[in-house]
Amino acid sequence: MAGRPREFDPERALEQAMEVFWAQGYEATSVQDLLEAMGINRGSMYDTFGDKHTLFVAAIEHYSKTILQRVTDTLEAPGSPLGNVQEMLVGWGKMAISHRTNGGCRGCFLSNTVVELAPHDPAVIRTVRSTLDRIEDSLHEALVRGVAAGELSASANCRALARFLHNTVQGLVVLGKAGARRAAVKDILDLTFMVLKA
Amino acid sequence: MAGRPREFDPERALEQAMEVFWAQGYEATSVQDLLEAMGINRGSMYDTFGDKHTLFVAAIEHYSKTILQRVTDTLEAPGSPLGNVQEMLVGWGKMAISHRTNGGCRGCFLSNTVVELAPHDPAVIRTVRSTLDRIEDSLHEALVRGVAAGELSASANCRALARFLHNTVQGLVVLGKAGARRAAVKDILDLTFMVLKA
DNA sequence: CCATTTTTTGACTTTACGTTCCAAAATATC
DNA sequence: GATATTTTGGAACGTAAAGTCAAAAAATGG
Repeated sequence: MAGRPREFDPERALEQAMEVFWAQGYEATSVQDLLEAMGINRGSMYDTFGDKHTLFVAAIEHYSKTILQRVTDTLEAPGSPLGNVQEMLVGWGKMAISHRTNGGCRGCFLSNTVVELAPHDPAVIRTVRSTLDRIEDSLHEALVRGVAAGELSASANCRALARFLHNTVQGLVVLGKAGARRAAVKDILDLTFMVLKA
Repeated sequence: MAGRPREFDPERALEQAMEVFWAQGYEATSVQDLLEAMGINRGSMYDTFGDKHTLFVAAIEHYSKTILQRVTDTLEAPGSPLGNVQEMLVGWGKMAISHRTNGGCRGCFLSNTVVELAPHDPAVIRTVRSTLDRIEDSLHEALVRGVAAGELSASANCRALARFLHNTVQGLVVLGKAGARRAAVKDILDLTFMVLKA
């Protein structure tokens, strides 16, 4: 004997909530903002997702899953491993300067969260940190494949390179939020790629 | 006929407030937190600094002044321009992993502010952006001096290099907040320096 | 067609925070 | 030493936001 069926798709609602948290951050987002974006009502939100903080965690986990999928899809594509790495960085550069609002962009939900919540939300930060580590690991594996394919010198320090590339990406995201232009992103990526060719 | 003199040093109080905003961010800092750190009481704070937001702007401006001073002091020191650039990056790397709390660090007050307030505080962001631009410009000038001193090829694109180095710095600060270790920072800086030597 | 179960709805409660205000205390000038 | 002026400390206010609840609505099973 089932009751009244849900009128909304929880998956879709979570995605909408994620967009708002991503664009505005945790503190700057009111529950009211979330409800309007999700198109549901207070009660439904609290029944389905617990509370604001739990919803935020769910949103971050959803983002992590999505982004890790895209990273591995790009890096593990057939063809040149090094080409894949470059493609991933270019994609991130585009993301860094897209979705402009007020001169800046929404950046990366993970780094936004690190910066906003690192000092006072250890639980969230553990999740974010683990995702960031896995991104670095994916880069590392791609670089190792690059060595195997002869695209990188056998003496290349793949761990160091992975850290370096990951660092470039995080920088881009912040500068994008600060209003960096496409030409700046191109300069940064071009010089970053020089290290891969050295 | 003057009245009772202030019992606190406004400059010092501003510095204390800056530390708290730096460590915790704008929203996560309550007026109560500020008062305790500044060692003054509500009335004095509102009389002297206006309100929380005005105090924050003053704190950011104070930080900007301090950091720009340090950057130019380092970059314009006598001796090798390129050596100065490297020293500045090393210093920033140290800052990125110091003041550890909850596994992460407090990072750079400017980038923290960009990430937290960019979407909804255009006034603050204008200030921050201008400071970031001036940091990049200082780097640019140092690199131009490096070319003049023959430490860099005459064909080097100094603007692109300045953007690249600035990007590395911003990345370090974010990764530091995410808990990066000293070895990772060293890897990143070593590879960044490779670009200067190319 | 009725009973039961679950969702929806929106108003209500509570709490926390920024800000204002005031009486008392303190000090420099006259 | 009296007075004017400012700081101080804390109480009080208004607001906004998070979270709760009970009644209405809708779908299934008998």
